[in-house]
Amino acid sequence: MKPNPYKNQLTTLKRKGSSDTEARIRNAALNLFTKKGIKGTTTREIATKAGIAEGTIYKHFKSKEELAVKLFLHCMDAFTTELLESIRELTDPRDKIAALIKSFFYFAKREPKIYSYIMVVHHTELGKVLKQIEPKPKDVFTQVIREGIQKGYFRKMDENLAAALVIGMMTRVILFYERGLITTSYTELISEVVEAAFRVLNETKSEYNI
Amino acid sequence: MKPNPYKNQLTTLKRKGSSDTEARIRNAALNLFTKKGIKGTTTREIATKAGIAEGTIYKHFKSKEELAVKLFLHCMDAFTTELLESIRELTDPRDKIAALIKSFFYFAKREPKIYSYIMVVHHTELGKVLKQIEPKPKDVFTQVIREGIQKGYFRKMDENLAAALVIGMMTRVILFYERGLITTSYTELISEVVEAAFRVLNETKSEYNI
Amino acid sequence: MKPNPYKNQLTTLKRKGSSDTEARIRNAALNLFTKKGIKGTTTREIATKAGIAEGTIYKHFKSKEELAVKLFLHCMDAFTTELLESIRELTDPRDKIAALIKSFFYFAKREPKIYSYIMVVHHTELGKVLKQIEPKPKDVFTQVIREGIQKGYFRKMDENLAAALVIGMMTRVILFYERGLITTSYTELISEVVEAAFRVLNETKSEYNI
Amino acid sequence: MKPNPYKNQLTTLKRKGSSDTEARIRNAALNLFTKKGIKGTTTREIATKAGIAEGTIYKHFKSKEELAVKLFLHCMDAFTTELLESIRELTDPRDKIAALIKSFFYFAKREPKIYSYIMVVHHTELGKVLKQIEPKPKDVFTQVIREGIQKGYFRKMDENLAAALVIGMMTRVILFYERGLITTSYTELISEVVEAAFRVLNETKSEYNI
DNA sequence: TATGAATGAGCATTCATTCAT
DNA sequence: GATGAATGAATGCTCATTCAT
Repeated sequence: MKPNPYKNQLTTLKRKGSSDTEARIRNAALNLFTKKGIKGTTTREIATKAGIAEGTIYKHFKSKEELAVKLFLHCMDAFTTELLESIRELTDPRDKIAALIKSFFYFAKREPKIYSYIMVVHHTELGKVLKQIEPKPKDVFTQVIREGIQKGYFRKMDENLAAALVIGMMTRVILFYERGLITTSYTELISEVVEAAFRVLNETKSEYNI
Repeated sequence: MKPNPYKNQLTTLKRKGSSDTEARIRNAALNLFTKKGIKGTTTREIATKAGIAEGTIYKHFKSKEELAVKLFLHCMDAFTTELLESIRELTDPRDKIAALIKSFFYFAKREPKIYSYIMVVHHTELGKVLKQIEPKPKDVFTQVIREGIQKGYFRKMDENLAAALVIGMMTRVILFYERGLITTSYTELISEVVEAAFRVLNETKSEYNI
Repeated sequence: MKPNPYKNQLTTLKRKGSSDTEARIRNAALNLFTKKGIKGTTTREIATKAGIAEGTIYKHFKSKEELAVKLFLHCMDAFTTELLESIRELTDPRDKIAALIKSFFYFAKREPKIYSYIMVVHHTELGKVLKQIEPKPKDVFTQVIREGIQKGYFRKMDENLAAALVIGMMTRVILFYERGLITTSYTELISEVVEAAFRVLNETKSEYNI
Repeated sequence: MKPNPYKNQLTTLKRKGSSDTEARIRNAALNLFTKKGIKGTTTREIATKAGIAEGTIYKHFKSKEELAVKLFLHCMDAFTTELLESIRELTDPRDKIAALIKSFFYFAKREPKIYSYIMVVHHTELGKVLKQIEPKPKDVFTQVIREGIQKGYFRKMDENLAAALVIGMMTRVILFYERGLITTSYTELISEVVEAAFRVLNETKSEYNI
C-alpha cells in the first residue's frame, strides 16, 4: 500500500474508528465520482487511485453503490453540519441568512469535491436517498426563512419557495464561477448574493445592511 | 417495427428530412436518458422502447455518445429558440425579462423531458459540449440583462452574475416544484419568480409592475 | 466461428428451431460439466470449447445456471423418452423390466456424457429441479414394477423400494465398469444385472428366463 | 472464539492430538460441503460456522482442497473401520454380509453428514483420491463376497460385480429414503435389502435365513 | 496459535458496436 | 434501411490465500 496522499487533506471524511484504508477509498471515490460520475467510475479506478487492491473496497463497502450512498450521506452531513454551525450563536434571522450564504460559499470553496459530489448526486437515480436525509441544507434555509417571516423581518411568502430562490441563486452563481463565466472575486460574489437574497426576502429592498 | 407512439407527440424532435425511425430513436433515448441517465441507459433499452432492432441505431447515429450529443444540441436549440421567440416582438428589457421567465417555466412544463435532459447533461462529462453551443439560454438572459443595464432599467452589476441569479432562481424553483416541495400553483410560481427577479435586478424594489 | 465439431454427433441435444450455436453451447457445456462439474466450469471455457465468444452464451441462456438447468431437463427428457420407447410395444412387465435395464445400459454407453451429467446433477444443489420433472426414469421403473406386482409376476413389496434396488444395481455396476473395477463385457454385465433384478423381484429365484 | 458447538457431537472427526480448533474446522466444513458442495462452500463460510478467523484455517490445512481431502480420508476411514468392526468376530460370510449391510445402514443413519460427504465426493474431481485409499468400503464387501463364493455359500460370479450390485442397492435405497420416496421404516428397509442381497448372491433364493 | 485486513487473479455477466443477410 | 446474432473488452464482484501483528 502506497503512502496515503490524502492523509492530511480531508479529515472531514475520516470517521473516528474507521481505518486509514477506508478514508483512502472514500477520497479516491469522491475525486473520481465528481470527475466522471458514479456510473462512469470503475472500481478498478477507485482502487488504483486509493493505492489499494480492488478486493479491498469490498471489505469496507458491500458494493459500489453502497460506497456512493455512504459517501453521499457523509458529504451531506458535513455540509449540513457546517451550515448549522455557522448560525449556532446567532439569533436574528437576517444575520442567520447572511451567515448561511457565506458558509455555503465557503464550503463550496474549501471542499469543492464534496460540494460538487452533492450537486452531481442530485441529478442521479441515487437522488432518491435524498428524501431519507434529515435535515438537509435546504431544511436549514427553510427553517431560518420561516423564522424570519414569523418575526416580521421577511415578507410573507411560501418558505420553501423562498428557500428555492435563495439556494438557486447560490448554486448557479457558484456553477458560473467554477466554469469561469463570472470573473468577479469570490468575496465580492458572496456580498452580491447576500444583497440579492435580501432583496428577494425583505419587505422592501435592502432595508437590512449587511 | 411497431407503430410509432411518439408520432404525434414531439414534433420538436423531428427534423425535416429525418426519418420516422430517427425520431423514434431520439424520443426513446430522451425518455430513458432523463429517467436513468445516459450511462445508465443501454442501447438495447433504447431499441426496445423505439420498437426497432439494436443495430438500427447505428444506421442513424455513429455511437451512443453521438446520439446523446445530437439529442442535447437539439434540446438546447429548441429551448433557446423558444426563449428567443418569446421576446422577438418586445423592446423593453423589463418586458423581455418577464417574458423570458414565463417562457422558461412554460417550456419546462410543456417539454419536461427536454428540459430535464438539459439539466441532467449539465452535470455530466457531456457538459463539455455546452461551450460549443451558441447562443444558449444563459446567453439570452445575459444579453437582455446587459441591455437593461445599459438602458438604465436595471442596476449596474455583472450581467453574467445577474443571469446566474435569475436562472438559478428559476431552475431551483422548478426543481422544488417537480419534487413536490412547493405546492404553490405553477402560475403563481411564475409571478413570484418574476417579482423576485425584478427585486434582484431593479435599482429599487419592484418599481416595475408585471 | 469455427466449424462445429459436434454437428453430426449429438442431434439429441439439438432442438428443432434452435440454432447451431445453441447446440454448440449445449454440447460444450455438457462435456465440461461432466468433466469438471458445473461450479468448476467457467463460461470462458464453455465459449472456447464451443468456438464462440463468451457473450454469445448470454444471447441463448440467461445465465450459466439456466444453461445447466435447461441442459439437465434436456438430458432427463432424452433419457426418459428412450426408456419409455424401449417398452412401448411390450406388455409383460417382466419383458418390460428386462427391456428397461438393457435400454438403461445402452443409453449410458451410447450417451455417456448425458448419462454422466444426470448422475452428477443428482448430487448438486441443482438436484432440486429434479422434483419438478415428471416422469423421470425412476418413475418408469416404479410404474412397471407396480404393474408386475399387480399382475402377480413380482413378489409383493414397496414398488419404490424395488425400483431403488434395481436402479441402484444398474447405476453402481455402470460406475464400477466406467472406473475399470469390473472387467466383464458390457453385454455380459447387462445379463447379470437382469438376472439379479429378477432374483430381487420374483417370487422365487429366476423363474423367468431372460 | 465462540464455544465449540460440536464439542460433544462428533468425536469421530477429532483425532488424538489435533486441537479443538481443527475439529471445529472439520465439522464446519463437513456440514457445509454436504449442503453446498465443496466448490460451493467458501472458506469464509467455514470460518464463520467454525467461529474462527478465516486465516486460522490455513494454520491447520494447507489449502481448502487439502481440508476437503483430509476430511474425506477421515470420513472414509471412519466408515471402513466401522464396517470392518461389524464383522470382526464373525466367520460365516453370510453373517458377514448381513452384518455389513446393517452396519452400512446404521452408519448412514448415525453419521448422515459423513455418509453424505462420501457420496458427494464420489461425483467430484476429488474422486481421484479414492484410488489411493485402501481398503475402502467397497473392498470390504468384495473381500467378504469372494470369501463367500470360495466357501460355496454364494454363487460363482465376479466379486466386484456382486459388490457393485449390493452396494448399489444400499446406496440407492438410502438415497430414496432420505428424499422421502420410501416410507418404509428404516429397520424394515434393512431387512429388505439384506433379503435382496441374498437373493442376488445365493445359489438359490433366500436359502439363508437372516 | 490466532487474527483479520489486504490481496489480486479470476469469475459471471453486460453492453456498445459490427456485419452478413 | 433494417435486422439481430455475434462479438469481446470491460465491469462489478468473489474468494482462496497471505502476512504483519
